[in-house]
Amino acid sequence: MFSLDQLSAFVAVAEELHFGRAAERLNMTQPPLSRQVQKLERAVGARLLERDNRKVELTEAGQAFLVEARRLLALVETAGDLARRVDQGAAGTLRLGFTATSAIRTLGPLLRRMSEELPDVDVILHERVTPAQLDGLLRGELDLGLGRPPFDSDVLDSRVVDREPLCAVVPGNHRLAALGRPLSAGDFAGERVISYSPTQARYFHELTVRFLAESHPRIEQRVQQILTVILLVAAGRGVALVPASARSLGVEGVTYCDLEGAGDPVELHAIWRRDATSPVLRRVLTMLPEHH
Amino acid sequence: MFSLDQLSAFVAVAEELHFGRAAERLNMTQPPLSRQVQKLERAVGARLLERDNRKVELTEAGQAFLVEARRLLALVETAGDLARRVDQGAAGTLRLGFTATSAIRTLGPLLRRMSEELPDVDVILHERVTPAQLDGLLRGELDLGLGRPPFDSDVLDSRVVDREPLCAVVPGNHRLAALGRPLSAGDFAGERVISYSPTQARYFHELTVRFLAESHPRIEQRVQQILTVILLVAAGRGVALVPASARSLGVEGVTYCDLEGAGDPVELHAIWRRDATSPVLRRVLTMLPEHH
DNA sequence: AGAACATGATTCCCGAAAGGTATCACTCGC
DNA sequence: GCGAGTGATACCTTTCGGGAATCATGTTCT
Repeated sequence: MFSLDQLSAFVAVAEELHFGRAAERLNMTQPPLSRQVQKLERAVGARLLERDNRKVELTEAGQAFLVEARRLLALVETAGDLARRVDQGAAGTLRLGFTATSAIRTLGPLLRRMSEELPDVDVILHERVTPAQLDGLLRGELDLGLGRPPFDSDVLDSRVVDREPLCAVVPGNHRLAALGRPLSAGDFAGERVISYSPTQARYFHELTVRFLAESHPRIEQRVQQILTVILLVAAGRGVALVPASARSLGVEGVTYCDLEGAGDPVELHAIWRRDATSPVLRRVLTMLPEHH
Repeated sequence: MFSLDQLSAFVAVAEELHFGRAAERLNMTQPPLSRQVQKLERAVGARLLERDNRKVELTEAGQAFLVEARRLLALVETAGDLARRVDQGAAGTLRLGFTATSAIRTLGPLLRRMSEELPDVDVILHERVTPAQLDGLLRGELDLGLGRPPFDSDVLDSRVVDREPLCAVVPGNHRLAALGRPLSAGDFAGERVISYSPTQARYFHELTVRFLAESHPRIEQRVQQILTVILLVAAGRGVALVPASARSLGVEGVTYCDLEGAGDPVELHAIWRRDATSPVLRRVLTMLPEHH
């Protein structure tokens, strides 16, 4: 088999049609260049250059081989580049899980920035509730998730990427909507409260229960999606607690009220396998906002 | 820059995921294989294989690079093959000139045989009268011609590839058509004879003149193409001499008559530049019929 | 025609690089 | 905890590639 150096030598001679000049271009002397071309011809099994004491020209086999040789050398360049870029996370694939509400403040800006800074990274999006994301991460179906606590921190690593206050959402004509002041837990006494699934939306379930602990509200529903909660509120089925960014979902017929003391902030975490090796993942992690 | 050996080494390790087995497959020992992979990684500038004392696996960069490496090695094979096949005349292009009548007995079988034995040779056909073929050969526009003598044998080489008798063609209702015996030169006394251009169809012109020398016929036309001659005969404009194979042109309303002694045979020559180097040409020359 | 020049091939030498053997460092399974 | 297995390292030998000088041959200028 021939070597890449021999290919470069051949291409140089084929382009210069002169061993001396080709050797100069390759920063070497003429004798070893002649030998390399001879070796290449023996390896290929065909005469590529017709040469005598006064002229050098390509044979037909040489013309055909020159095309292939150039293609090969070009591929050598691109292969190295590609590997380097994948290694640095500038090319490749990121399988990204996210919850519906994480998209509002975090996913959009992230995707926008990635398409600018990492245009050769393919992002495959999976909208899933947090437990499904964790499952996907453990199974190796996802590289990165945007979800809510809690999760197993032995296998998974995480970072807070967004933190926002909790707020209340009530029907537009509800008495609480007219108060015009931050609501306290006591304001919810006797209200029907729409809350979250303790398994599929455990984080919001616990935030809700914790905030309203001493006011003994009537928990009426147990849904997974924040948007569903707000739609139920709009339908007059009760009131609920949601993250402040839910305002921008633009549901008609509801009013959002601040909470007194605001309770615990709502946290969004980026989550990934602690043993993950994906260069794209590492690169993307540097692009996520820092909190704490 | 990396070497092709390093690529083969990497591919072997990537496929075996085991340095020892990969080394065995490459007919070498493990230590130099490890070094080659290390060198490759340094040359590429990215870690391609994640390895420790008990497992070897591809990094993401390694996965991307493996694809390119396989493509490269495949191209190495095909590049060599291609050059070899071009060198042996099994691939490439043949620019072939021919005269209209040479197609009848020679061109067809040649093309059929080439498409069977040299399927990767592209044949570019140029129908030209002999002088135009000679011009094309000298200008380097043609690789091979099928034409009639004479031609400059200093620059051009040639071989007889077909030889056939001359015959007469007369209108179907002509008195000569009814004789039912081979015609002699004397039979043409007083006939209007359609003949050929002394420059563009010099060979047939001279054959005609030579055969009819002592019978003093009336030479009426001077055309280039044999088919034109026969059509003029069919139109009753005279009689003519044509190669025997012209019978298979299938022109209606004419009769073909053998000639006494048949005169000189009509020769068809394959003609090429004496200094031609085309491997396809040499290969094709071996496929042409031998005469003489 | 002869000398000077140009050009690719050949020869010989040296240093760099590749492969082999022996060994090390580390992990895992019993 | 020890032996088996695996990749890395050290060291040696061989091979291969590059450089200087020279050769062989054909061209050009006088």
